[in-house]
Amino acid sequence: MGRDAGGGKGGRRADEEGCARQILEVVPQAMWLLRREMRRAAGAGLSVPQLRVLAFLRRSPGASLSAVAEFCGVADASASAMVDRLVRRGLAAREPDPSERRRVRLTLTPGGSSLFESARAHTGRSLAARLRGLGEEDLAVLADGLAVLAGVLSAAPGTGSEEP
Amino acid sequence: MGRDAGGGKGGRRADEEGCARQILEVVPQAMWLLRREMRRAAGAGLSVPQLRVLAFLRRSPGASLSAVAEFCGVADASASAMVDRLVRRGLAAREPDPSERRRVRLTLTPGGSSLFESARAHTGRSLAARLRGLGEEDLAVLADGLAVLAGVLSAAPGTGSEEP
DNA sequence: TATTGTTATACTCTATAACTATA
DNA sequence: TATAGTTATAGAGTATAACAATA
Repeated sequence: MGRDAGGGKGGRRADEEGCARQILEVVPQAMWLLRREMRRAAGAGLSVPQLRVLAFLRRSPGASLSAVAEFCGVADASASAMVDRLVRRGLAAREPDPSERRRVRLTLTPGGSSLFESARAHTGRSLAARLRGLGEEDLAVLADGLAVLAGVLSAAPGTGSEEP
Repeated sequence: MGRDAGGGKGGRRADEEGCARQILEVVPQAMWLLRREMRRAAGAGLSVPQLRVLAFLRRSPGASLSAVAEFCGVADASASAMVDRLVRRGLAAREPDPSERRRVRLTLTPGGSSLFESARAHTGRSLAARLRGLGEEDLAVLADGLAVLAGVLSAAPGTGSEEP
């Protein structure tokens, strides 16, 4: 019974325009919360993009720079700069790939790995604390909504206004 | 087929931890989409924070700098810099409040107003286009989920780990 | 003195363009 | 030549700290 199209919770039928407006309003706000929590996280001093890079490297050790760039959706040069900061901080390691010497193999250092774990745990905990006020019901609604959003994001990059 | 719309709504019971993880994963991705769309928006060349400031000033003409800072969740100095860029671009106007000369009254210029309109329209349209693939059902799920998220964001700033 | 804003400084994120070193 | 990364440069966002002007 959560919300169910046309009945509860939402009340009015949702339209694309309205959803778009909601996204435009809610997402930046959520982002700011994340950023703030991350900054506070156990003195980690990690930015959201940095956390994402670390997460990616943990999941894909030995990834190339362009893989990072693609995952992050940024230009190679931007990714290079981000990785460089992580390397300088001793959180990531960068070494040439022996079989393809143009490539670099990126990995987390032990320090990077543990910082990532604790930063994510902290952020997760403080988000979870905020969510604690929600009932079982609303929590499910939120989870389902986020799942739909995730689906939209990974779907065809430009079903809409694409000018090639 | 985002998630399973059939039957259990979410299937598994949602827990705070899981939702937190979802937020941490989905929100930055959504943010990057917004940013990209905004950058493309009709040559507007507006950033997401800039759009938010413009939106705020349209809704609250004559607002003070600290009001902008609070709305954006940034330090006064940061807001001052943002506003300054908008003023230099001729999108916003800044004049001292006659009755309280420490304060500034911020407003949109006609140019800022119309740029805001068109940028938001463009971004809204391209988001809506992406959403077009969703069924009535998923759209409602998304809308409700976003509404819950918005509630969480505006709720008690720190039900969790708050160190004043 | 307390409040409102600005300046100064420093970092991160990001883009584009030009360059290096492979292949 | 084409590909993988880096460097150079520029501008936005953000924070903190120091300052100015007004109350």
